[in-house]
Amino acid sequence: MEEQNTNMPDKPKGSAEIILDAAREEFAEFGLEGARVDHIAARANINKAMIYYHFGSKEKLYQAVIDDHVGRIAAFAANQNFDAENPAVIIEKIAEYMNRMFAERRSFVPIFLREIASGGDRLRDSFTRLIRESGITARFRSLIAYGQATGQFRDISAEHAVASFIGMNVFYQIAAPVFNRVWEIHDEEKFRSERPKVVADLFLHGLLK
Amino acid sequence: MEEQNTNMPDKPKGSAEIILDAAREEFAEFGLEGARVDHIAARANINKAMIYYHFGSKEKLYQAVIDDHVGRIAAFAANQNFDAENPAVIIEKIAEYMNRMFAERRSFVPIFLREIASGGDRLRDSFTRLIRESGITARFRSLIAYGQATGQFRDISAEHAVASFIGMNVFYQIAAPVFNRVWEIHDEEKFRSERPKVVADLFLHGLLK
DNA sequence: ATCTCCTAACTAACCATTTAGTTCAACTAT
DNA sequence: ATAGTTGAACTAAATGGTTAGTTAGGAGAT
Repeated sequence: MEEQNTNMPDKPKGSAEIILDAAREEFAEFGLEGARVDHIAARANINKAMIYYHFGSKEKLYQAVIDDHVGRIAAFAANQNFDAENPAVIIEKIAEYMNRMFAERRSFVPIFLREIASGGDRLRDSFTRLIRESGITARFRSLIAYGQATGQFRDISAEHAVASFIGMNVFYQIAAPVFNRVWEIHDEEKFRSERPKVVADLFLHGLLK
Repeated sequence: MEEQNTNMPDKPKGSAEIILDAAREEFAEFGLEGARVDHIAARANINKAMIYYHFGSKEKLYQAVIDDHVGRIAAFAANQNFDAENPAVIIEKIAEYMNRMFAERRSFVPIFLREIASGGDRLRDSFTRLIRESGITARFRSLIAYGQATGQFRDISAEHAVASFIGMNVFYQIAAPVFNRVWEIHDEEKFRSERPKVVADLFLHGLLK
């Protein structure tokens, strides 16, 4: 029986959500081991015991942050429409989707990196489900198969193609702080916004005969 | 005044080096915050105080591990010969170089990821120097410029091209544990060894008119 | 006798987790 | 209405295990 108080401009956040917001930032900045429960409490302006009351342990809070991230990314993916006649259009749509996904959930990037660094155990399952359900893998496979059947595309394994395509899209999002310095990119936002089109174009031409 | 005892089959490692070996593994597995100095001492079969005797602090030991990694990668890069007439050959050589670099220093991958996750501060300088000195950036820029001047290549910014090329090469090396599961790659070593050729081919065709 | 390499045993601080108790709003029986 | 009951949300202050870093000293070579 949830009531919407129409006087409230923003719905008031419960303390669990406030904690989650604080934890998201703390974990993104310092990682699971580097994060301090006291800091999260301080950020959230809340008593430390409340964290244990709501989440049970530091580890469980961390998992809750990850689940929340993956859930939102999944919701975002579900809203996406990758249907199109033209392979070029689909490829560009997917590139744009990845770009926006990272742009909108930047605090997920460091968590993602550190998780992969420690073997990916905490992500493998939820991430696999997320990607399967989004239908991107299927879409991609049929895209390549169709292109090859119609003789437009060269003979390239779908798996290698995706690994390359994802890498092209994702690498800069991840490595920007170092890449910018090495390659003297001064206007990061501009470069970032140019990427999807350039990547889609390069990839498509790479596939074509 | 380093002496080489010719009787010894393998040159005996000094304790500093033994510590460094142990630290490399511990830090790769758990990161700076997650690593335990006592574990490093145990791995090295050495008293904990020796670590402080030789390295001063956990943080300095960590930095020593990074410097050692970057130094060896730099040495490896210096041995590489990227000279070739044919753009296709150069591209493939660079792809193969990246592949081997990651294969031979896999314990650097998690360290690299976690460093980038925390802003890249500890890497930016040494890494920039490494890449500059290896001459790869210059080689790449002139490669693209030459290809465009001779009319073989389409008009693509060198920076975007590299970001894409590195991403294609590096992504799988990094994300294999999750990627394999999502895309059902069962023979990781095979897939890994196929990558450089496939990547170089895809990239080259992407550039060509 | 002094320098290098090494050890066992310590300590001080840190930090996740617990505990014991408080507040307050909603519900219930009188 | 009112006193009593409950349970969820909350707090201040421990507790105690862990962990980076220290110390005081010993063996062996030069």
